[in-house]
Amino acid sequence: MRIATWNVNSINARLDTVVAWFEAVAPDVACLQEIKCIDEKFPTEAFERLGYNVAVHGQKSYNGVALLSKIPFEDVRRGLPGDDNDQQARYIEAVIYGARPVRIAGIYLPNGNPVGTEKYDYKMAWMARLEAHARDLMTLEEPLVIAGDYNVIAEPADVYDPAAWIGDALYQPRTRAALRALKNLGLTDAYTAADGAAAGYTFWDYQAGAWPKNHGIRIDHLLLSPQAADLLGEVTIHRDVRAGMKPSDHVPVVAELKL
DNA sequence: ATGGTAGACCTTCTA
Repeated sequence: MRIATWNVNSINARLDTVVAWFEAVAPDVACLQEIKCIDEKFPTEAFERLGYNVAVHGQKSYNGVALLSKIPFEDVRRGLPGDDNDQQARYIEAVIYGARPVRIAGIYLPNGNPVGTEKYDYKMAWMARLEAHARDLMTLEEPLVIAGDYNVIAEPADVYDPAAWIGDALYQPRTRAALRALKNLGLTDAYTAADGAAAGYTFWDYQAGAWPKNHGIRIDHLLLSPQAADLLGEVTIHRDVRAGMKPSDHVPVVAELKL
């Protein structure tokens, strides 16, 4: 089973590009972030034609996540638990019922810039809620994948110039510590755990020639429970997508679970 | 040089 995560930066602005990629790569499951539309505006039929079941947690203009799967799923959860007043659509979860059930969560973790504002406070609170929810899910002792745009640079190797990002919400010591706390529940970064994985980025800003200069960062992650990590196969960053027509600023990451 | 681009959308916010 191949599981993809991709921040598409507007599903409707990107539909031709995204559909072409799905036709070529045909992942079994995909988590999409920043769809930037309400549920009713999501192009569900375009993916159903390709054989996907579709669940959407949308929002007008900003954020929004979707879960696509060729294998039927149940128990869909929309929204991250822990704050009934949170209006931002950044979390979707379901259980994929294939050869063996796999729980997949798709996340769009808040950016948090600028540091020192309520936006950074929201990011830290969201990460604390994610850790609390992940702690609950880990007690199930089942294959679990938390995939998405984490908006966190975990290590210096994940950024072209660490010094340039030290004050950024994606690379703050507190931000990195919160990601470490999440991983310390027993979650494994699929990319760094996979055999033969080389250093790679998943995001290049549209501005300042970041792509031609390869000024990238790795912020799109798939974290695996021990039961999922035991099944891990190849992990591929689809870097070439960034060079295509009307690209998202993020590229897809695909991880294989040998079910 | 505090720039640059992209997307949604009421003209500014978010990233």
